[in-house]
Amino acid sequence: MRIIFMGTPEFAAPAIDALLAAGHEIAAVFSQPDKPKGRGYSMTPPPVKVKALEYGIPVYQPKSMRDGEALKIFNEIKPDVGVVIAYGKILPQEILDAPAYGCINVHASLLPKYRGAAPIQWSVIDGEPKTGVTTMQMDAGLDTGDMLLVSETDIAPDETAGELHDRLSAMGAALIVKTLDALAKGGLKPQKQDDSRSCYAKMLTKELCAVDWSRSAREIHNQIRGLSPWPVATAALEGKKLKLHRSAVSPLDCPEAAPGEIISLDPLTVQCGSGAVELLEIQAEGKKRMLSSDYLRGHRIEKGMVLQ
RNA sequence: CGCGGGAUGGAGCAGUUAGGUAGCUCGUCGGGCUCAUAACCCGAAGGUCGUUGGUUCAAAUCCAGCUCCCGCAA
Repeated sequence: MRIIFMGTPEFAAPAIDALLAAGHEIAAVFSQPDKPKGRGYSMTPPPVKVKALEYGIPVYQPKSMRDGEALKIFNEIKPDVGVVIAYGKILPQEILDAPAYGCINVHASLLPKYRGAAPIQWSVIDGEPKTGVTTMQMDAGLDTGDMLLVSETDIAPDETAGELHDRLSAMGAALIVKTLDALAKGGLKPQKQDDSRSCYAKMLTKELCAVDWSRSAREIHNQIRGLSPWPVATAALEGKKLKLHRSAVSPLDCPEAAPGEIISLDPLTVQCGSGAVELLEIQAEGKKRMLSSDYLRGHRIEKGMVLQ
């Protein structure tokens, strides 16, 4: 099929490889404008743009899809279908209707659950046992279109959002290819979403990062793995900020210890409101992430110290 | 030129403010103790202190340039 691809972050990039490998034609790519990022605020192109340019596909980065310019491009290219994966912009109806088969979205959750911006992370933070990717026929709402195909997977108990992201990204790439094949053959049965079972996955913010040690070990563990590798759960020790990259629920539990108190150094274990978590990989300010056992070698940390 | 921290044996750190024998906690190797051990004791190897240049009798330490890493902010 002749495709216009709309996407921005790393999550969407593998789909370009998969679609081309399956013999589809990507006539144009829409991506968010380059943004100043990182130290020095150097202008950084989004990953989807980088991938598209590797294949020599023309890339458009309009500020808005509503000013008529985008529609003009669609009308010139006359795509069979629009494929949207984490583009980050709301598409107006005129764009949704422009391709012959409309626009199809790949969403990283089992819809109708976890509509919105950060479905992968919230699935992990909420401790969901399974998730998946869903393709849908886009409509004007936010992730409310009729579902086409679904691909499910279990979330491992210690899996981080980053690891799950990579798996779902690959699954999404495979699923969009499958969806387009079925679409071409006319074998798809769109299913309405059950809005009563829907929930939204809000954008992640730094406010979610600070660990509240009075919560349960399971909740804190889920928070840590759900926020890894970004924006990363944090705690403070001796007035210095620590990032918490990887954890595990500990078999230990010292109810007499205060929440946040270090109750073991091997492995580094912190008491929570109920239960305790092992902090396996941490990162101090100005340092790289490292195993907590490495961190302990160079810092005088003792049992009884309390994390805030 | 957005702001800031950092680079020291295999790992993590101290030492840099007031230049003058390379230190700590581990790891590794050898030996000992032990029924045994990730425990304990003794010993050893391993570093041109990120890189280039400057100041100096003398630079990990002071000065300048460069490379790489990280935090904030987006």
